[in-house]
Amino acid sequence: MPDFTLPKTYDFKSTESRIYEMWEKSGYFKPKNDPNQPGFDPSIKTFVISIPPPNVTGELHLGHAMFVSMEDLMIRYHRMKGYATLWVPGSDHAGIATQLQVEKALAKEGTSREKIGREEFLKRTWQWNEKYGGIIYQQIRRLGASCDWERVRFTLDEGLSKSVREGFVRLYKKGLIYRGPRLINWSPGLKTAVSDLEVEYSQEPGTLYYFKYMVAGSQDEFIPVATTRPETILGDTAVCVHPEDDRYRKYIGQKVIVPILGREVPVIADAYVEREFGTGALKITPGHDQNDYEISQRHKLPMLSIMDESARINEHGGPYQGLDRFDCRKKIWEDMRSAGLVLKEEAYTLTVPRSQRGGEIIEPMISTQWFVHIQPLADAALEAVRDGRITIVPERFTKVYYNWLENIKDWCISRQLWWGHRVPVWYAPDGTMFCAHNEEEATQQARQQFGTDVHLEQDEDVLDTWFSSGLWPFSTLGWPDNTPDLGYFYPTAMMETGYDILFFWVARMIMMGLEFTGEVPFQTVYLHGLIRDEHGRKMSKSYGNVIDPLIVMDEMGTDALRFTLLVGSTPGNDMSLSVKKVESNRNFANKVWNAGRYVINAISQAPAQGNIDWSLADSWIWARLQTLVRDVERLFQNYQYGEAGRQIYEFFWNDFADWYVELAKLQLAEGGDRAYTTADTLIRVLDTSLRLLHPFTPYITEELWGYLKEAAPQGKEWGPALIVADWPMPLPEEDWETQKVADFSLMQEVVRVIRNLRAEKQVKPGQRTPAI
RNA sequence: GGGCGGGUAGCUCAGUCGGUUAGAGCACAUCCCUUACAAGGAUGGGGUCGCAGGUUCGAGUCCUGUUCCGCCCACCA
Repeated sequence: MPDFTLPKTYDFKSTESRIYEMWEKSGYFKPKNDPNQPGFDPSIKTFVISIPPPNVTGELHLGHAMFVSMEDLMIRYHRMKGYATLWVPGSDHAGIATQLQVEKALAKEGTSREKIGREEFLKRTWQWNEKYGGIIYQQIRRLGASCDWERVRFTLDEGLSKSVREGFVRLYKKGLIYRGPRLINWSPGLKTAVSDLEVEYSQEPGTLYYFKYMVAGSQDEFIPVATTRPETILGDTAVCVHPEDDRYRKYIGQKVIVPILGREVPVIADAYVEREFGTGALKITPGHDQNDYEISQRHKLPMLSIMDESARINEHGGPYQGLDRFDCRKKIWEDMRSAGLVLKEEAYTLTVPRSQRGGEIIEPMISTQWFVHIQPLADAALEAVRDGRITIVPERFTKVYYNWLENIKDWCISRQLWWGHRVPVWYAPDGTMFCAHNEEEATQQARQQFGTDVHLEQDEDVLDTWFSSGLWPFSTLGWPDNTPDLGYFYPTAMMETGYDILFFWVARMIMMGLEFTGEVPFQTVYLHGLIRDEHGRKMSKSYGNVIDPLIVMDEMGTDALRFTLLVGSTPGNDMSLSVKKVESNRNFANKVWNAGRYVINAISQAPAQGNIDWSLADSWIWARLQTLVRDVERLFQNYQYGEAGRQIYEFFWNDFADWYVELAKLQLAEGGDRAYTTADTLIRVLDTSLRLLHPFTPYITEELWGYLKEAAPQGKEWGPALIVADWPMPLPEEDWETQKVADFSLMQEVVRVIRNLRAEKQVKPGQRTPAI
């Protein structure tokens, strides 16, 4: 006779690692139907998720905990429903983030990447990777993630690098990639280009400076101009007024004199100018302002760059050469004041472009970069959502997606970093470009043109990290090779991620998926919200309100954390999280444990044989359970995972533990068929509840289920583990259910009234027994 | 400037078919350490669902307007 006296409190610490190991060793994380194995059945339906790859050297935070919990829930649900489920894990090389970390470490040693050189730097970064790269995987495991660890991928792996080169070459050959000088966002600190998405605009107090643009050939005539950035005067190529502005119309076509430098530039007319703003006259700095750049293009004005890659004034800045842009701002304004060109200053709120990473002020600059001609890709990506091949949940983000793609600009994909996929283009000495999968291929091409002695140099730039992330759903399955995995598991089913990377990542995967595979990369996009603190504030280190999921798991268990994240959120909406919430769900886990403990112990002592004879309580709990199964199924179908979890919680605690288990004690005491039926009902209800709960709280349910199956009478086929047990099948509602629920509710009402009276009259327990 | 989300109990939030008396957790009050669970049990207090209209037999839920908060996008120097 086995011992079913379980500990009084659920000991998650010893349970979690043991259970996880059991799952992994038993191969439950691998798809049950594998195209690389004998006996493969292509007719079995798949459910595949590619994990949003965390930064390889990252540390687990609540955002990770959120998506891991959510995706594991989806995977476990589908696994139990019989799908061939595959969850592909992996990590991202995270170009800028990782490079910065290594550079920081180098700085501590008193050296720098420039000093040690590219090759040595990459070596160091790979070492860094080895050292810290595995940590995030261990942390994801702790969350209970049932991904197939034998299929783990890294964006800089040989396989994925091959995908990246293939993708680049294809786009290049199709004419969708080009290189050229354009006005881009430049990060002077990192000395690299960044994409539009990597720039954030913040409102900051500043000054609007009014000054005189003297008209050439005149002593005292001037056009008053206002600017927020006086240092850019050095790069002015025109002054622009509205074509119908009577104040300035007479100057159109004339020349004005650039302050300090004395260059002559034209006065041009463009309807872009707002007559009411400032002075109604706009200075044009095409080299350092997006709008001015566009106006210059329209008017065929020359480009003029006045800053170097550190945003210091260059040789075009005359006396200011070598000054930092902000020092120059002060200096030139002082000089202009001395020269009598200053009109006035006004307090003004600036819109300052700042780097999403690090927060330094971004400088728009003319620079030669690689771009993806994005319009054709965007059109296809729009169509895939419009015609329903891809569904976005919640639906409202569809509009956000359309709006972005409809106004998209070409994507700057080159970065002046070292850590990443190097642009697969080689140059002949005369600058001729050869785009190829590798140097050998490029050399072969070059030889046809330049003979055998040709020496090629590879482009120095690496690709935006999001370029490789954009290939993720299919590169991880083997693309461009036509692997069995790609054939069977692609397109994937679900892309689950935060709404904050809808543009960065989701849209790009859709564009590249359609372009390269001709198919959508996934059928559904599920966007979860961001996690905030208990007062709805962003979690940040400077606020000191960051909750560390690892500590929470240590103190209250993984199941409690998972349940909190899953049940506390609704699709697309931010959630606030507090330790108190996790505590209350830890309490729920303990409730499940103790109810399970009672049932397991009780059934091991109840009659193992008898006839079924349902009491009102038996019928009622069964009817309630069936309703629950139906509701959970409906809610899951609609991605209402949180609501489903709440309903299971309420059923388990209120209906099952508080009412049915209490009545079951009386029924078990009766013995005979009543006791047999009660035990049978206890087993069925607990079994089904554990199954429903398993995607939310996998550890405790697996542990209890193991005991339950041992304690239950022989005869039922249980299967090896809950993780691969069948999902409860919703049954159609039967006529008797409503009546039994109503009858039982009446009884509950009567009991409550009596208890209420006893409490109000302060009747001590056992003091009086009411006659009913 | 455009778009989106939110405003429901003291706090954090559910409420996705328009339908009994609007729910949960935490907090609060009273009683109870009854052999599943004190991380618990029982009972209770607490809401004009932001505001104003409208549709409807019936509105937290649908429509119009309005206000406050938050977010996203955008070229006003």
